[in-house]
Amino acid sequence: MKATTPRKSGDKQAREPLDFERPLSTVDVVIFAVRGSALQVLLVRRPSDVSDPYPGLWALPGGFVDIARDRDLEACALRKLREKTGVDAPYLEQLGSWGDSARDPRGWSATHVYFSLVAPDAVGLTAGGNATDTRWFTIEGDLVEETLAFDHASLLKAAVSRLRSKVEYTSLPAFLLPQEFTLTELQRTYEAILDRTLEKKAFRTRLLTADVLYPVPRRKGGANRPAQLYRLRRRRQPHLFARPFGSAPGVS
Amino acid sequence: MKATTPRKSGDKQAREPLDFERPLSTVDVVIFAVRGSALQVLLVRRPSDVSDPYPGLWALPGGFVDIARDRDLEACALRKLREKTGVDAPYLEQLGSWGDSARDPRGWSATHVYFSLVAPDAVGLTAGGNATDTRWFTIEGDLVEETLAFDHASLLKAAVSRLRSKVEYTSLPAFLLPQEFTLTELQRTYEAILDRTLEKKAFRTRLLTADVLYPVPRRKGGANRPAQLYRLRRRRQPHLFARPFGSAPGVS
DNA sequence: CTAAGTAATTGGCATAGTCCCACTAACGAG
DNA sequence: CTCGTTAGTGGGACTATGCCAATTACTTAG
Repeated sequence: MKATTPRKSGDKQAREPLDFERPLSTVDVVIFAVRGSALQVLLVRRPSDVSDPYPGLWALPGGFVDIARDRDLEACALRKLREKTGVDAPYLEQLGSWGDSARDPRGWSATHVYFSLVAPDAVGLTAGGNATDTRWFTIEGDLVEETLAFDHASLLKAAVSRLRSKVEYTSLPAFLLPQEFTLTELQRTYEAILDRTLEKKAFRTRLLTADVLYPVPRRKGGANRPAQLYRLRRRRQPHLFARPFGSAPGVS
Repeated sequence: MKATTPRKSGDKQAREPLDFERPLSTVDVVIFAVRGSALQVLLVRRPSDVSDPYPGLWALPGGFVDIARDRDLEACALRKLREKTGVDAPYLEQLGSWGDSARDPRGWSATHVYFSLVAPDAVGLTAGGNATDTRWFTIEGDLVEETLAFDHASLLKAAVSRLRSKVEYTSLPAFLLPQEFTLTELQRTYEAILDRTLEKKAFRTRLLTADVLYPVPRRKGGANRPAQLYRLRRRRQPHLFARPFGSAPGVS
């Protein structure tokens, strides 16, 4: 069953490094989107083959590092992201790594976890995965309704926590929207992630004085006053605000 | 030379997971201390044996994950920390992981990087490493004067950057001091890490209203007015301030 | 054509933490 | 006692925010 050759020596001093039995190395990706004012995460169903661990359960998209194909860990994460969503250049950030002897029944394993933000209109759930084994789940609290495979519930929890804390002082939510959006749409996105309301005036002045957006000539019409459309100035990395939302001097 | 059995199949659909050749898995630890108003990092010299990569160069303390001894990644990091410094319960936090095909000449490798803050009085450079192959180096900018092995210069750079950014809005520097310290000593520690001065008044009111410290009866005497000594209230995890230092409304 | 309805956007004021700077307090040395 | 030094406090100016209300720009019902 073992793919590695277990010939670790017990000699502590003159141990040859390559004698160590190697842990399994995987990459998992937590893919977030906001759809209909709800924060959602993309999950895939594990094969029902009983020879696989956690057959039929939902899990984060991921898999083994393929040292022949993946130049580095991030490339591996991007590959898995593209395989599932077809998205090419999303926001992608490393969350951390988790490794221990018990998380995978196949042996000591370490997973490198990334999290990604995608705009809902950019995602086409791809060919390979038919609709029944790849699905969006709404985040409730910091979990989803389903029981997840492996330790993915805690990975998800960590990802939600990191997302929420970064949203407090960055422009991250803009990566969850299409290229052009209104300030109100952006605010609703913040609110969907943070699960609380923000002050309209403070939100607007903050975003507009930070010089992260620029207005486009068109406006978004509807049954009422049309809203100014904006675009992100640099759509690669988020802007860091000097202080988090809702931490005014006037607030104890 | 290979410890793993390279029998990866080229078949993309029915690939057996355990057929993947496994990357090397290591853990590295960036150990920080402030000594004499300078931020320093602990490095070890690699063996001069030419069969090892980067012989004789300085590197971050670290090594292969030992799946027989290490319950999880953090335990592995703690083990390496204890082996080098004798410190038992320091501040330890994961920084992230780096993995690619080129960073280690022995093959595709991934390292899990932790960073740790230790109080200088708690450290005794231990037995195993004699003074010539374990040493503190002063951080200059975000590097040290020496050329480091592997990609450790960029790992160090990332660690310094993370430390600096967290110091802006947490009580982390308190973990670099002995149990009892004065507010001025704490402020000097902040300043040593950030490499800039902070406002005395703002610093004091911030720390004291945050309820992270408590005064101890003794005071620290000297040739001038004695200073109040304080201790950390919870010495396990740092306090998060509502906003970073130096981001007053009165500052554009 | 007008009034009502709705969402976008702006105005105005009190608040409270920071910055800046100066002042007072406590101690040893000479 | 005076001087030098460090600890610690006082007070005013500044400004992003919270809060609330007013104004603007539309569509649609009547």
